[in-house]
Amino acid sequence: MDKLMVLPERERGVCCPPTIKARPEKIEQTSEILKALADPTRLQIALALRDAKEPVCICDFTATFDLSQPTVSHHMAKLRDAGLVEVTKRGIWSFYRLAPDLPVGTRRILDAIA
Amino acid sequence: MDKLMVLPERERGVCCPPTIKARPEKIEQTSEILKALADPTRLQIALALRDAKEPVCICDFTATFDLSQPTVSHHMAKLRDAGLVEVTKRGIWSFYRLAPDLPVGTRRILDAIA
DNA sequence: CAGACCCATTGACGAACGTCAATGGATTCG
DNA sequence: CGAATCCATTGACGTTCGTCAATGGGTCTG
Repeated sequence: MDKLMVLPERERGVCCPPTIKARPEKIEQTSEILKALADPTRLQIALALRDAKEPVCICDFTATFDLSQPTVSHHMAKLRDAGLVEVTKRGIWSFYRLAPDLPVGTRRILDAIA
Repeated sequence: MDKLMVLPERERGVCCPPTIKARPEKIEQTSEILKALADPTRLQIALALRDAKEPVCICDFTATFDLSQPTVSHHMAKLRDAGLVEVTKRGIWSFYRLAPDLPVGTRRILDAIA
């Protein structure tokens, strides 16, 4: 069964603009986060980092996905620019992890993803 | 202060592909949801519908955003194609609401957004 | 130093995106 | 019927995206 649906009565030529609650700046920022996650490769990377106990090496992701190394690097840069991810270099390797100071809202979105 | 970060010890030429837990099909599907929400206009529409008690008329959104009517219609089609939104027509108007049978995962993502 | 390894950046290309103007269908009102 | 309203679709245009090949810098090993 479906929930009872009540269609509002309307008058021709009269519209009722809904009140937008969120600040435009907040909307823009949230949309940036979603955009960063809205790619299958980046989504898998983000989820892998979310569930990882240690920072993960780029070379591991390069080995995982059927993508060239520059492409993986490119995706990492996107996640970095969105503030989702941080990098620490040691020797040859670059280790990535979720940004430890992730905003609460961002963290909630990440945790909501299966 | 920052959480103690332990970088793994690594051996040159040996990579450790992380195990990807989610099924590829699930990843693709989630990424489609995120893609549908990853636009400021569509994000505002989705949030407005999430918080609305009644289905909302397209003309109300057209009045709200500084966008042409076809553009709003186009965004609605994207939300429809993603399965996020349903439409009911009465007379002149098209009323949109969140899909009542929204998958749990999708619902969780929506609820996670401020 | 020379070579191997890891990674970021650049440039290029096709695909997808966001937007609008124009059009047309559907419905209602006079 | 004729005009007005609401909406979806189409076509077009510039922008952004995802990808790769090529390049270069940095670091370790022999």
